[in-house]
Amino acid sequence: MPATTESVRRHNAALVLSSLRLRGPATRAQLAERTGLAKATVGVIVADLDAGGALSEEETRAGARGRPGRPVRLAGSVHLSLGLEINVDYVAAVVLDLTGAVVHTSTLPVTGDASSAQTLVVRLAQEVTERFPADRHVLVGAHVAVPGLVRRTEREVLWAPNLALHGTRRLGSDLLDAVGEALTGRVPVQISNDANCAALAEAFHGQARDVPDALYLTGTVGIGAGILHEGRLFGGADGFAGEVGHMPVGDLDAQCGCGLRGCWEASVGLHAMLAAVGLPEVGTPVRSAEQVARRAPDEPSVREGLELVGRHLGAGLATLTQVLDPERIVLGGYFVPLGEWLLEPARDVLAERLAPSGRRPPDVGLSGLGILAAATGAAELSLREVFTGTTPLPRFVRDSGAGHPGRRADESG
Amino acid sequence: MPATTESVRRHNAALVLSSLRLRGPATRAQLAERTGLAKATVGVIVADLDAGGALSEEETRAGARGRPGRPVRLAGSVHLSLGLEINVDYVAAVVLDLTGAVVHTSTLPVTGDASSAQTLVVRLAQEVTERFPADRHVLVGAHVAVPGLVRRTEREVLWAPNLALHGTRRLGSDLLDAVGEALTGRVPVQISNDANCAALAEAFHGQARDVPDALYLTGTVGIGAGILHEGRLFGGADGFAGEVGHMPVGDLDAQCGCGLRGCWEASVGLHAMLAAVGLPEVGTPVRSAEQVARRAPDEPSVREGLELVGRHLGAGLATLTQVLDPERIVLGGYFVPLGEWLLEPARDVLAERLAPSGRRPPDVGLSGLGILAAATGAAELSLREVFTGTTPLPRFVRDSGAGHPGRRADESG
DNA sequence: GATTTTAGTTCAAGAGTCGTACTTAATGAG
DNA sequence: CTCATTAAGTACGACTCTTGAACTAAAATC
Repeated sequence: MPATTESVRRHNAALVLSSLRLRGPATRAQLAERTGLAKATVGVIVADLDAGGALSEEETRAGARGRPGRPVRLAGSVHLSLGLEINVDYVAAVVLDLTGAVVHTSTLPVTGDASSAQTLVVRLAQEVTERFPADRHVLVGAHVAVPGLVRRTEREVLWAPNLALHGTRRLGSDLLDAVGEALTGRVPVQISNDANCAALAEAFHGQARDVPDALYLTGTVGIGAGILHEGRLFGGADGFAGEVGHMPVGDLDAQCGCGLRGCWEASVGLHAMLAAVGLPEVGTPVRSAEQVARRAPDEPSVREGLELVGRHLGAGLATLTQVLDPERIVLGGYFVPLGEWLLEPARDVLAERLAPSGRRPPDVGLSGLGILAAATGAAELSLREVFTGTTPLPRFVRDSGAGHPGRRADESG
Repeated sequence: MPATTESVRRHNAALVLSSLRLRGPATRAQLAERTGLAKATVGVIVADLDAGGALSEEETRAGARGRPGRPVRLAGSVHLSLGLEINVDYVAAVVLDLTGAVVHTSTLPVTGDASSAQTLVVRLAQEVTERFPADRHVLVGAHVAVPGLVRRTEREVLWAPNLALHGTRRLGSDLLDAVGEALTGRVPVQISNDANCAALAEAFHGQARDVPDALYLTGTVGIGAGILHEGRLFGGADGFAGEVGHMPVGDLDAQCGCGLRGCWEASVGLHAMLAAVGLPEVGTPVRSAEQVARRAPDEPSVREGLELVGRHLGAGLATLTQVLDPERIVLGGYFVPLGEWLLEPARDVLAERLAPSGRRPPDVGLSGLGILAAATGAAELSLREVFTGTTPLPRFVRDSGAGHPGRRADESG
């Protein structure tokens, strides 16, 4: 908690790094301009990061007056961030480099029980260890996304009903220990909520832009929201925040599966949508929605039903926007295949309801990440720590002949 | 944005200050223990703060083995923080000292139009200037709470319909310039949303003390919410979060003053409540509510109207709870005098709507801070900046005979 | 080929924290 | 009463970090 001169360096180095990520390659002079740091300072920081393997220098490009600068860019392929997801029916792994580019993905279906999911996620971690050996790469962090309540220490899972593990209290430690072992202790492993991860991935990986205040809305049978505020999960007092499916919004007479009337879910959940268009459920929510999307061009009644659902969707988004004021809203789940028909009425209602206050409505867009969303967000979490200066970027020292190749640079510990 | 060694000092000094506020007086050795700083560092920081007039040394208390320490405490009465509120029917001022103690309060009713409210709030500021002259006190900050949308820059009011000022775009600058002048430029003045301020006041001085996740709902002509998450204000992307008055909740056909239908405000705002009970507006919102409260015991139709408003209130609280999951909800404004009739139906609906998810409903209670809530929170806002290290604590140099007594210590500029 | 212009580095100064050694002021044992 | 013990607070040198000014480097322009 106390600050030292080293925290200053970490902060300013993070400033340089995130400027490079958000605004692209730049010369030292440009970086000084962008960050507000003195030229001399930028010189030292860049030299430092370069020695650590985080940067690569581009060709010096002349053309203008004066001495041409040597632009530096974030080095891909040296510093990597690992994100894993363990879920009910699949596990996934995503590896990102410092620029946020996806350098590796892998998914496996879970067929057996929940403990086999744990085995599979460990296998994915081993795969990553082998594919990115420590003598050529350095991991900046690893996060595991879990569909359950995660305590702030990020080491303990409180509640994971859908994983149906008996020892949920111990799930955190056991899982993390196993994954950590698979990574041969190269980096500490943390655990996070999957909705938070998905929100993070969608919010600033979809458009490659950093959006600290965003809302991720997933539509399946139920409706759930991941709320990002200043880049962090908004959990509420008990971690139940974002359970927006049962807000009284939309058709207030609609009967909800929970027993109440007027829940938002009863107007925009999968079953409400299918009832509105008069089509049956087939397979997964996304498959059902794809079937509806195929019918929509030819059948006016389907389009009318979707328009109604879209307007109810917009009403709920307006409510959420008034309360949370996000900069961007990303729709996932079954909303994605139906975006063409849902987005316009939803945006109309949203704009309509925000108009009197003169507020700019948030962007509303569709998720493009599919099954990799949570794992991508998990990987992004570790990157964030580097780009915000929470964690120093680990140095990668090229092994100059002697010494163990797999040893991490840790002379500073 | 760049960090320097001075930001380190600011941060660590804030660490010492907030330790003193939150955990009480302490010796330098205890402060070192509490904050994690080195003894030597604490010594320098305490000497610095002491020279600036922020601390006072207590009697050295012996009793244990070893050299006894000299505990220091936050000095009252030197550093002060000013909070002002400008509202439709009243203006208020609160002055807090560094410890958070209230050292001055003042309110005035607004009888004329909105521009006279501005005049009155300036008068309150002048009163404070005279009562706390610059040769004996130093202002750490001043905030004005306004019932309207305030952009994050805290200098611009986007929308303040109920103040009915024509030049709302300029309200921010004009008001702040006038108040700044009344304070003879002793401190920069900032502007904030009134519900946010009231929420902060509840968190430090009222019903939500020690509750990190709470919601404050103020009812006047409009409805506004202040959201506390992990003890901090939740602002949203632009600082507009909590503008819940125009959520589509309650009677969806009700015509709202903003031009839309179905706004929550049109079901539970002051005018909606008065229409529901069939009584006229008299004086201020609180006075109107008091009049209604006097009639309620004898007139069943009034009770019925209040019951309906209470149920609409509960529906909105349910929505907010689903989204935010607060541990406690505090109602202010005109809700306070009518608590006896509104709370029960509101709690009923809230419990009803939360039952299926098995969630424990949040406590719903009434604010006890009354008319001073927002002003108190506004004053608290400036204190927060000091205690978080956002702003350095201004130094107060005792005038040693020569020089202008009213001059601020600004040798560091 | 000299001049101008811009990029990047070197250097000394200034501000911070920290650990160690030292001084100070109390208690307690003999 | 004297002296050891214990803990609080301070002085000081070592170290880290940023910064502005001076300086060097490399291109275009005249």
